[in-house]
Amino acid sequence: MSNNEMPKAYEPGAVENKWYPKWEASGCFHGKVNPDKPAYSIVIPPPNVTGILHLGHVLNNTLQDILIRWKKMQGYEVCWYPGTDHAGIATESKVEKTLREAGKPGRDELGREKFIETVWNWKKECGGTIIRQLRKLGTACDWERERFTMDAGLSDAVRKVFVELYNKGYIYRGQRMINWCPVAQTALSDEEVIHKDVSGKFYHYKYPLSDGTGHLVIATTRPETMLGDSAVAVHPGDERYKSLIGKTIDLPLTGRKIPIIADQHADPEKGTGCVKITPAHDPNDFEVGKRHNLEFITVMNNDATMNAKAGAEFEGMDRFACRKKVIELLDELDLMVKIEEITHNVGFSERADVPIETMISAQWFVNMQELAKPAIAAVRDGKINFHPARWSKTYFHWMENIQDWCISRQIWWGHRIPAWYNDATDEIFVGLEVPEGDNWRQEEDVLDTWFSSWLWPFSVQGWPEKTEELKYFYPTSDLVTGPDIIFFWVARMIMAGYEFMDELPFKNVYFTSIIRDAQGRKLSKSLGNSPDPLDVIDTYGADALRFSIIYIAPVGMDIRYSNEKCELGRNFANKLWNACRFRQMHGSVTAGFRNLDSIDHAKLTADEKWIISWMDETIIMINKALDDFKFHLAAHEIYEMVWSSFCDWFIEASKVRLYGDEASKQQTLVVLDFILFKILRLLHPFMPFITEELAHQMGFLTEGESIMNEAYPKPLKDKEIPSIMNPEPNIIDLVEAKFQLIRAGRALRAQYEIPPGKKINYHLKTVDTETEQFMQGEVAGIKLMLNAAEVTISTAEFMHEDGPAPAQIVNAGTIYLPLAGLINIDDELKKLKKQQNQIFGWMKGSQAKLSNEKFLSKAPEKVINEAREHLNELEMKLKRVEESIATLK
RNA sequence: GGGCGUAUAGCUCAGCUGGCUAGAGCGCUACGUUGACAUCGUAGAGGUCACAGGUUCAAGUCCUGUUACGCCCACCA
Repeated sequence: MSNNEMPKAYEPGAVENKWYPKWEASGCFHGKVNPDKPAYSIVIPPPNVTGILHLGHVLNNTLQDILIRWKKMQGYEVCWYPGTDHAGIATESKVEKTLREAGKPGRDELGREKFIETVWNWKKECGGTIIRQLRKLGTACDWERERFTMDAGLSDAVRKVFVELYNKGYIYRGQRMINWCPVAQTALSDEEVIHKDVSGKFYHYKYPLSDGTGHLVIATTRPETMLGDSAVAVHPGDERYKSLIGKTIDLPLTGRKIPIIADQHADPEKGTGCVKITPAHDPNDFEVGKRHNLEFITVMNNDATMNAKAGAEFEGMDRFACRKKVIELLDELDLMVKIEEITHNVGFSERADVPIETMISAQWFVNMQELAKPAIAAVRDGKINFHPARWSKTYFHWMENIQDWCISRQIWWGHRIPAWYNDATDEIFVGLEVPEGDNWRQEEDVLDTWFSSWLWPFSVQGWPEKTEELKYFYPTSDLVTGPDIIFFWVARMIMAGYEFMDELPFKNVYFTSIIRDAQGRKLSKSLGNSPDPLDVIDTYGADALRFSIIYIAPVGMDIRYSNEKCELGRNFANKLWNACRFRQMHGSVTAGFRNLDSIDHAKLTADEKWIISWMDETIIMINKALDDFKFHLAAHEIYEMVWSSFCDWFIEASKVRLYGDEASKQQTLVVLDFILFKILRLLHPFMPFITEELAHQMGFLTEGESIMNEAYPKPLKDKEIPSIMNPEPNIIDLVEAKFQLIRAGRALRAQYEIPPGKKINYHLKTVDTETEQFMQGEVAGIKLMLNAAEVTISTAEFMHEDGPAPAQIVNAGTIYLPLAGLINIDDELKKLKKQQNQIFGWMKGSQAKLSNEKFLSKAPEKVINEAREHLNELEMKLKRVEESIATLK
C-alpha cells in the first residue's frame, strides 16, 4: 500500500517503540473468559520485585511469549498472568542497604511498622523495574492482571492456606535443628542452603580423662564448637574404648566434665573413633543428644558471635576468630596433636553466601508427606509432563525423600504468620482473624517467600474466591521456568494445586537452559559478565535478541552466550526486511495474498509449486516443533526456509518473471505475497515487532489490525493440494535438479576463475528427454542465475568445436563450460578421476550391502529398494563420468 | 557416596524412534558492489562423531566399561 520507500536496513528502535504501546492499548494482550474458544494460560515465574532484567529472564520470557502468541494465533483464548514476588529476604536486605547507603535510619531504628512502610514505598518507587523492562522485550503479558505476591487477595490466600494446613495438622511449631543464616539472621529452609566444597583444616586434639589415666584424641573441623560439647561418643562395639564408656573427660577451656558415651554415630573407621558431641550446633549431635539426654548448650548468638555460655574469654568473638583463639589455647595447653588440610563440604546461605549455622530454634514447619503423594502420582502418570523428561527423575528423588519445610523467617517483609500466643494461658491460636480477648500477641515471624509463590497459579486468578477466571483458565497450560527452582517452586506448586484446587496447576513444564558466558561461566554481576539486555536491545533490536537466543539455545544444556551472537538475529531480521523491500519495489499488494485465489492454480510454475510445497513442509515442521517444545528447531527451520529456500532460490528465480511479461509478473507477485504473509505469521511469535511492521508495510494488514490476531499458518488441506500442486509428481525433484545444476555451473565458473560479471555460455546435456524438456522451459531463469549469455540444452552428446570442455556431472545431466582454449585437461582429468574413485567407493559399499544375504533378508523392504535405486543412480553416474573421461582423452 | 548431563568442523551447537556420501551458524580462504540486502552474494577449505569393547544386515545414534568436564542431591566428625 505504502509508496514510501523502505529504508535499506531494518531499524528496530522506532518500530518497537511504536508497536508495543499500540498492542497494549488495543487490549490484544488481555485474556477474557470466552466460552467460544479453548483456553490457554501461562503464569509468569514471578521475578523478584527487586529484580532487573537479565538474560535468563530474556530466554524464559521469550519462550513464554512464543507460546502465548502462537496459541493465540491458533485460535485459543490466551492469558499470560504477569507479576512479581515480594522476595522477603532479598528485598529486606536490599532496602536496608539502600537506607544505610543514604545515611538514613535502618531497620532496627525504624522498628517493624515504619520499616515495612518504608519497603512498601521503596517498592512503589523502585520496585518492578523488571516489569517495565519486559515490555521492551515485547512480551504479550496481560498487564491488566498483573499481581504481586503481597497484594491483598494473594495475602488472603496465604493466610487461608496456613490456617487450613494448621487445622489439618500439617503445619506445626517445634524446637528443631534448623539452618540459620547469621547475616540475614533468620532460619532458612534446606533448599536455601548451598553446599560447597571448601578447603579447611581437620584439627586433632586431646581431651584428658578426668581420672588422670590418659586422654582421648578427637578430630573436628570446627574447634570453636567444643565450647558447647556435652559428651564424647565412641562406638559401642569399639574394643579400644569399651573400658572408657561411662567415664568422663575434663573438657579443656571450659572447666566442665563431660561423659564418654557409647553411640552408633561414632564411626570406628573415622579419625580416632572418638567424636565430640555438640548437640546444639550439629544435626547429628543433636540426635545423639536427644538419645542420651545430654545438655544442649548453645554457645553462639544469632549473628554467629560467641555468647556467655562459651565462656567469658570468648564472649562476643566472631565464630572464626574464636576458632583461631581456641586452637591457640589448646596449643598452649599442649593438647594439639595435628592439623590436617582437607576439603570438606560446607553449607552456605544462598543469599548472603556465608557458612550457615545449624542451631536449635523454635520454628514453624510443614509436614509435606501427604501433600507429596498426589503430586508424585501426577508426574508419574503423565498428567503433568516435564520437558526434557529427565527432570522428572530429579523431581521424584526429592519428592520421595521430602523433608518438613521450615516456613518461618525472622524478618519483617512478608506475610506475617497468622498465629497468636497467649502468654497468660500458653495457648496458641491460629486463624484468619485476630483472636478475641486480651493477652494475645501475634507471632513476629513472617512466612518463607515460597509459601506465597507456591499458590501463584491459582492465587493470581482470584482464589480463594471462586472466580470465572479460575473456572476458565485453571489449570494453566504450560509453565516455563529454570530447573534450579524445581524444588523451591515447581514441586511445591504441584502439591498446592492438588491440595487446594484438587487439580494439577499446569500440564507441561518446560525447563529452560541456563545461560553462561562465552567461557562457560555463570553470569553474575560480580564477574561483570552479565550483559544488560536493554543495551543488547538498543544495539541489535528486541527481535534480534529473542531470535538469536532461541536459535543458539541447545536442547537440554547450558547456553554459551555472547552479544556478538545477536548478529545472527539482527542479520536475519534485515534479510527478511529486504526480502519485503524487494517485493515492495515491484508494486503494491496483490489480491491473492491470503489464499492464491486470484490466480489460476493450473498456471503455477514449477518454482512456484516448489516454494509453496516447501512452505507447507515448513509449516508442518514448525507447528510440530512447537508442540514438542523444540523452540530451537522451529527457529532453525524458519531461518532456513526464509534465507535459503525463499531468498536465495525463489526470489532469485522469480526475477526472470518479474522482469518478464505482465501476466507472469502478476502471478509471481501473488505467490510472493502468499509466501511472505505466511512467513510473517509463522515468524511472528519469535519476532513480534518486525513481523507486525512488515505485515503493515506490505499492505497485508491495515490500520487497526494486528498480525497477532491473524491465524497461524496451517498446512494446505489435502483437498487444496491437487489444485495447487497439480500435476507432475516429480516437479519438486526437477526444480531441485535445476538448482543443483545452477550450483554446478557457478562452480565451474569459479574453478576457471571467470569473473562473476562476465557473461558466458553453458551447455547442458540432459539425462533424458523429460529433463531436457523441463530445463528448456526453465532456460531463461537458468541463464539469469548463471549470468550466462547462452545456455544450450539437449540430450545429444556434446563436443565443443575446439575440443573437450570442462564439465560437472549433476543429476540432470552434464553441464559444460565451453570456452575455447580454456580447458586444463590435466585438471579436468584429475577432477573426473577423483569423482570416479569416489563413485567406485560408494558402489563397492553399496554392492557389498546388496549382495549380503543377511541384509536382504533382514532389512526392511523400503531400505532395500532405496539401496537398489541408489546403486542404479551410482552406475549411471559412473557411466557419465567415464564418458567424460573418454572425451577428454 | 548416590544421581543426572555433556563429549560431533577452529568456535558454538543440530543430528527425532539405528538406514544413502554426518549438517547449520560464526570464523577462515578466494572472487564479487548484477537494480532487496556488504547486517550481502557466489564458490571453497575444514570432521578417524572422546576412547575401548559389544549388539546388529547396518552404530554418530543402542548396550557395557574407561577418561574428561559440568550440574544436582547426601548429616558425616
